[in-house]
Amino acid sequence: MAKLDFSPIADTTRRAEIVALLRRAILTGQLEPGQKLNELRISEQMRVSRAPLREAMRELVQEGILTSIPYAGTFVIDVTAKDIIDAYSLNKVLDEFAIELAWPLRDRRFFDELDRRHEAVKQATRALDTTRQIETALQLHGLIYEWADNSVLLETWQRLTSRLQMYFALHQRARNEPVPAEDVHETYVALLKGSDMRAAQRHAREHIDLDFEELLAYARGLEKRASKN
Amino acid sequence: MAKLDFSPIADTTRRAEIVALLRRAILTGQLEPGQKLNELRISEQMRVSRAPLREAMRELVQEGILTSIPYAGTFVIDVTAKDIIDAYSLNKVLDEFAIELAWPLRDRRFFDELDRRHEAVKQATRALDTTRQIETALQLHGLIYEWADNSVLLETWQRLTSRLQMYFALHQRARNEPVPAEDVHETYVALLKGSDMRAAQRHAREHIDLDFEELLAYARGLEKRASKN
DNA sequence: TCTTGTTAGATTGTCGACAATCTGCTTGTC
DNA sequence: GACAAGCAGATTGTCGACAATCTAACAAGA
Repeated sequence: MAKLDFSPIADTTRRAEIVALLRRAILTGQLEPGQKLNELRISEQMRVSRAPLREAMRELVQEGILTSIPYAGTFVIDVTAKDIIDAYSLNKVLDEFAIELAWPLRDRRFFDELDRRHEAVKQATRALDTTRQIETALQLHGLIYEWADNSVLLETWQRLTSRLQMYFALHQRARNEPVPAEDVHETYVALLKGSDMRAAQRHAREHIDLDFEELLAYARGLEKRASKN
Repeated sequence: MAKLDFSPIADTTRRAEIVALLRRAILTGQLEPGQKLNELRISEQMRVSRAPLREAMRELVQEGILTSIPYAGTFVIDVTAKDIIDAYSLNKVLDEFAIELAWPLRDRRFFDELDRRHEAVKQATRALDTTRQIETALQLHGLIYEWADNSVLLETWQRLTSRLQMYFALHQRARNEPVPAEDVHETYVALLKGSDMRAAQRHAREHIDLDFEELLAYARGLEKRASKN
């Protein structure tokens, strides 16, 4: 018999689909920070009852991108400069740890996947698809976490990555200028293929710091805006 | 007018209470790993409809202590030796980071709170209340996270701490012997009050490693058991 | 004018019933 | 006896309606 590994079939609950839809809307910035989610309106738009919608919203609250106040409503989280600083400083620490764990586990498949994801970023960049560019860049970055073979670490990274994606999307959306065309990931990929772990860890930090400055400036601007209902 | 700062009033939704009840049942080991949660039975026992119960379960799934399979059921997570290793190795990294962040922020209130929580552990130990001992020890440990002033880090720790509490509870429950009476936290507290940050970080690691060995042995035993429905 | 009480409307929280799906048993066929 | 089809019971997923709560506007009184 031919060796075939089937991927698990799709979650066929409404709830799961709603989660995916809402998450996407939030992470791409279609739903703005602080915005209230009206259950009735959303459930009507999605042609779904409120029960699965509410369960989906519960998940996203725990995921950290929604926040809920009993009897008042559920809102997209607000983004402050401090949130971004916090997320990034933690990200640095986790990155260092992930590289350390993944380093001895790198193999052929790792390098192939690294190239594949790198290629995806470049393609999105060429296509000027900023949303997809952010998505693919984070997926490239997440490979070391998937390879680190530490389920709790991976879970933590996935939570963190949600926020990072949201921050980047907001940032991109704010500045209405084309995306930088050069490839900022070239060095990162090269270092992960190399033999100097310390160098890779160091670069991961600095590489992150690059976009961080821009993002932070944007966040400081946000700070001024009043919260909307 | 006298200066009074009121604490926020309690969440009065059934959902929040259910979450608290279920979480407690899981973290104290009343609900065993792998056990299935029957919605109808639980909702009848709690005198509550399934809607808020299901929403509560969604939260705990995202919190990482329940796992859900569509149309099959929701189960308490299984505990494997690897899970415990993963959680602990990440905990070490986070501890080091938290101490680094909290270190310059230590003040009078920090030291007072440190003593208070330390006292709570000692009291629970004297009372031979193992559940409370675990709880208070983790709260003592969590102080550096609360003081680190990094919301994402704190959130991450709280997620991690859920699992740790569960692991410890299972461990305690398995070995039916009295709790060690000596105070293993004395040195930790002293170092956090001192002036050598590196020493504090080092001890945090080793202190953790202490119970870790026991816990791990227990987990390896668990590994053999088949999953129950 | 400021504060307090009231009320109507909108929104969230909860409930009981129904639909979709799974599991294990039974039955029939070879 | 082995195996597939189909049925019955139990359980999860979803729905529509009702109850509890909040918000904002308005009225009454000091």
